[in-house]
Amino acid sequence: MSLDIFAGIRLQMIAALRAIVPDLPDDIAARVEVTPSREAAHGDMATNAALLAAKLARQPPALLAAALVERLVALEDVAEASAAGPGFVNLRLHPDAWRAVLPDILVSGENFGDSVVGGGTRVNVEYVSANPTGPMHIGHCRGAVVGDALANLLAKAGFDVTKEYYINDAGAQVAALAWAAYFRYLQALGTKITEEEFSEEVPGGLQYRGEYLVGVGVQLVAQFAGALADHDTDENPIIAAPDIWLETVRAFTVAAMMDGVRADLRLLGVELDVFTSERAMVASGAVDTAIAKLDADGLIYEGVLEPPKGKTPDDWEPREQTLFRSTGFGDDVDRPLRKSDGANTYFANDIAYHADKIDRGYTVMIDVWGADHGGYVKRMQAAVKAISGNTVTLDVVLCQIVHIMRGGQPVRMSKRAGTYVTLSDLIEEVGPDAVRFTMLTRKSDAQMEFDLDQVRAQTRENPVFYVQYAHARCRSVLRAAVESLGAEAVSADALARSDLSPLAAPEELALIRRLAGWPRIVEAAALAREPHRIAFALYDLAGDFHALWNRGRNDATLRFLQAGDPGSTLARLALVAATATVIRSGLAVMGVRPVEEMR
RNA sequence: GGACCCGUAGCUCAGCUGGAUAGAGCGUCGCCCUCCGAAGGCGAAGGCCGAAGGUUCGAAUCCUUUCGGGUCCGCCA
Repeated sequence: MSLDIFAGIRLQMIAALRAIVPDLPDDIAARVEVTPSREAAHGDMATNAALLAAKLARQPPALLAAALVERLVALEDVAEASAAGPGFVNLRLHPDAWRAVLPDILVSGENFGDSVVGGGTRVNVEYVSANPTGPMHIGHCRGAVVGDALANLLAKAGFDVTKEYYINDAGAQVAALAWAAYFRYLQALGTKITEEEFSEEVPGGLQYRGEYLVGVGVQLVAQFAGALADHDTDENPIIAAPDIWLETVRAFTVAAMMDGVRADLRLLGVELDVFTSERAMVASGAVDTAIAKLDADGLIYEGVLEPPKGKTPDDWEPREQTLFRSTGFGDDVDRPLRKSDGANTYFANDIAYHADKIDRGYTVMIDVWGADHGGYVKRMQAAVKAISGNTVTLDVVLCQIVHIMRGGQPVRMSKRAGTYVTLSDLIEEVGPDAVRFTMLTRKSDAQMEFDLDQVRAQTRENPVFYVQYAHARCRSVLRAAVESLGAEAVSADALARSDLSPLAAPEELALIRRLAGWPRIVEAAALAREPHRIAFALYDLAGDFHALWNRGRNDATLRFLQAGDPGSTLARLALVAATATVIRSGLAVMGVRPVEEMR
């Protein structure tokens, strides 16, 4: 737990307020904020305390603010306090109070900004969960990065986080996959059956015609030889009865696809803790158990749904189904749990899956989904409320579509035209760090353009470059310092003990204030489940650092290394080292590796 | 027809869960490198926060209505 200077001042602020308004209720105290000032003219930080308490104290806010000011100026860290506007109190701290942040950063290292707001709450973050029916593509990428960064962020904020992947290996999709792989198997055996002839034998027709299953067919032959096929009179391999091969091929192919998914995730630097198989869960009877539990609570009934208004499917027929009373928990209509053939719907399985996560002890669940699942949020939240008796919350983070741009033109996602961009293609082109950083430069629920040209640009408009460049500059200065002063003198511990009073330039203090705000940002981003804020915070931090660096270009006395002035030099090195530390701390959350130098 | 997301500078986007005069990058315009830290730097212009109501000390932020764009809507996952 590192020092959060804003939180510290806030506590003193509340104490001062209580001294003035003794019967201040806790819920009002909880709303007191101490926030960094946007305008330098307003000091370092401001509070809304007087505005909040004014009504209760039966005093005009401005008067209350004036009373607060009197008490606040007495505080050790406060250099100046003033009432302003409708009842704000602005504070300016002693530079020493700000400078004290630097040793804390240097001693804490990348752990600076760690928080305890999570309180060890067990959180399950489920993300990626791509169907194991082919290689990962751009659509999966954003969810993977957002989920992974969110999980890291929550861990940093003091939650006990599990990263989980739900393998959808139970439905019709994987059966279709098995048929497609089986065709490649027959081809590997040398069958004369054409794709079209084969497709006519497949229930629903042949899907997944991509070449990526060719290798699976070969592997099937290597393992099973001709045992999964029949042969006609010409010894030509033909389709055998599905009960001979379907289950075997399905399991084999899903395993192969998951190997591919894991490889892609490894390329992206995503490592999940738990992989849960839908099929295994269904086999365990968990779905029946979950439905029985809802039934016991009177939440299941047989009924007929109205057709959707304005968009009635052609083949609509009123049909009695097994329904879950999700409208009792905030959903718009009740939702079916069984298909007409008696099998469970995907939703039924998903209820059981979330019930399983609840049983495993998670009190907060976060699902990261694609925007196309937006219509699914309410029913799942309803189900979680129902089955947990309102004790567990489900937050859903939706990731909107990513449009890939090249040369100012959208790259069309078409398998047929060969412009289908797989995840591994993308990583090969721009590297995992740029992919991860860029995916976090937008709010996840806003659409995003991923500009391949910009991501590789070595300019300020590319945040990846701009932040990495700031870190590299820091490291470059520190390397030079080691050469002239020796590694011992430039170690984090030594810098933490140095006299920091030479840090007095406005740009230097601005940078320190920026660094001091890092713990607040981590907490707020974690509570809002918005990892993109980390990317923006690092961009702002890098901007402040580059500004300071640029001052040194015009004014040599502001350069970090001052020959003949070891006092200033060490103080500035402490600032540089602290900056690099916070950048690394943020990049670690994003899963991006810091670079030591730009090449 | 309904649900959810988005709408902020010419463009791409932030806006710290309701705070003060709404920010950044790109683009535009004007300055600044013979060298010592320029894969750039400084400054300016640019806004009815889609629109209209409401809630209150205070709204880009919350509520209602409305207009645009996106996603989705029983037996896909």
